Amino acid sequence: MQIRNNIRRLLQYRMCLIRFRELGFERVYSYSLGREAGVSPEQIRKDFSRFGIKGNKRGGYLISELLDSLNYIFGKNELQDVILIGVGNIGMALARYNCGFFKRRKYIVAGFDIDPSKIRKINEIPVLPMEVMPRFVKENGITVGIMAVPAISAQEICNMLVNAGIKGIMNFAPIVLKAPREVVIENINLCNVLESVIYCANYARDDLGVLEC
Amino acid sequence: MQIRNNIRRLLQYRMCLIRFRELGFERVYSYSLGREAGVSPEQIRKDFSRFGIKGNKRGGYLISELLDSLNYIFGKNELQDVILIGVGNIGMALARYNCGFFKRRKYIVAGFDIDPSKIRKINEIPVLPMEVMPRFVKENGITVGIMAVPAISAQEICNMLVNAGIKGIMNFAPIVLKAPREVVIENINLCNVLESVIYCANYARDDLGVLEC
DNA sequence: ATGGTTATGTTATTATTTTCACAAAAAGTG
DNA sequence: CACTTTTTGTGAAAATAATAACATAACCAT
Ligand SMILES: NC(=O)c1ccc[n+]([C@@H]2O[C@H](COP(=O)([O-])OP(=O)(O)OC[C@H]3O[C@@H](n4cnc5c(N)ncnc54)[C@H](O)[C@@H]3O)[C@@H](O)[C@H]2O)c1
Ligand SMILES: NC(=O)c1ccc[n+]([C@@H]2O[C@H](COP(=O)([O-])OP(=O)(O)OC[C@H]3O[C@@H](n4cnc5c(N)ncnc54)[C@H](O)[C@@H]3O)[C@@H](O)[C@H]2O)c1
Repeated sequence: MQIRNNIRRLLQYRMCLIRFRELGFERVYSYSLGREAGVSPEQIRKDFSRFGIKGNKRGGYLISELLDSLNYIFGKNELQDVILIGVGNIGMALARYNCGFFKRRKYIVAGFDIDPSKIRKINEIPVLPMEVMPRFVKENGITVGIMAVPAISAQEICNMLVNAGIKGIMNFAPIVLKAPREVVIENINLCNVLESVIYCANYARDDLGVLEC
Repeated sequence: MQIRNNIRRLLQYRMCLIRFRELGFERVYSYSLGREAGVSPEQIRKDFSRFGIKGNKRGGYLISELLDSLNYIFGKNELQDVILIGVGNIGMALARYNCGFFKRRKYIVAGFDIDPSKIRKINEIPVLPMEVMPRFVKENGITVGIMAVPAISAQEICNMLVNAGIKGIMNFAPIVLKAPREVVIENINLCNVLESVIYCANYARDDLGVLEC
């Protein structure tokens, strides 16, 4: 679990670097990247060091080299196929964003839903009935799925995905999914995130000993 | 920043407790709640202890009492109004989910967009032109906003929000927003989350010294 | 060249978070 | 009522993570 923050930060750095490159910069320094990414310069150097990424003493980092290194780490050269289960509000938003994912070399290749009215193409993505999901996963060697289904069905679908051979799940249902240790699960609970922001913004009362977030 | 995980976990616990209550349970124990929330029992007791929440030695925790305590902490009795800026793919998904937020006593009272075609009611929520946003915020004492706008406009809108008096922002644009320290910002970068899941699932190669996530 | 300057890379230090361990309270039992 | 069992609450210990410190390499100006 420890390495997860590290990776999240590296991805953040990459995002910033892409923006820097678009703005025409060639080099960054740990402090300039840090300012952009909201991270201390030392932290950045530490993160790079951990993944064996080297810069030039005195010269900072060459953005293009840095991006190459990061892309190598994140296997950015191959296109990464993922599937989407549940094409409702959130699922639809993600499907419609597919060209955004594609720019990052991620691609939703298929959606799945139990609602027959959803079985149609959405933004070029075929939405298929749930029954064919396991076969689709196996035949196409899919390893990662995005779940945007109601909480009540979430664990069941998680089990289906795991049985089909999925290795990573990004889950929007407000429930902590249980799966074998080797399956990576990221639970994104938007209500909780919103609520924690509201709490920190409004209710961080002194009498709870909470001074800042 | 330290307290943030704490709060996130408390919200997770509350979610689990609500489910337990719906299933007809009266009591939980740190280990049963822990199993459900994917957290160690000690961690749960520590979290409760930090917020002065007490259970019954030998008797665990009464779910109703626990929920009362948590609701008190999170100011759950009042309805919390938030606004939404950018009613595109993600913004629309959130707006359509408003009754889900309402169950948690959160409510999107208005949306704002620059696109004139978006200026209409969506799921009962009035979508208004950007120009009226600052006044709306001030007149209605709004403290928290959700941003679902393109990255290019995000910082500018963040500044507008902060100037209007917003104290907390939940941001979906893939950029690290900069704001005064006292403003709470939560950047939700869905691409990065997906990418980190993919990385951990597929690419945690031994030669990087990464064995598990 | 050479000396000064600057930004990295890494080690040491400090802070934070999690886990462990166990005393103490409550509840049940004979 | 003593004795056992169970589960909390918390201080101590261990593990992690973040920050600081600084030696070192590269560059620049003279
Ligand atoms: N939309 C939001 O803004 C939002 C916010 C917070 C949390 N969530 C959570 O995200 C999840 C999805 O939310 P949503 O608003 O998109 O819901 P939704 O009801 O709009 O969509 C759910 C989709 O899943 C499909 N589905 C239901 N059961 C299924 C099954 N067994 N197999 C396959 N497909 C199935 C439905 O047909 C529907 O298309 C929910 O768990 C919700 O609680 C959503
Ligand atoms: N949709 C996704 O699944 C997804 C995934 C990852 C990241 N994101 C990020 O979330 C953000 C929103 O994504 P989306 O897919 O909903 O985008 P979108 O283009 O569908 O919606 C953006 C909305 O913001 C409005 N807008 C643009 N500029 C504005 C301004 N200056 N003031 C007010 N409103 C303005 C647009 O009119 C539009 O309605 C983007 O930054 C995107 O990168 C989205």
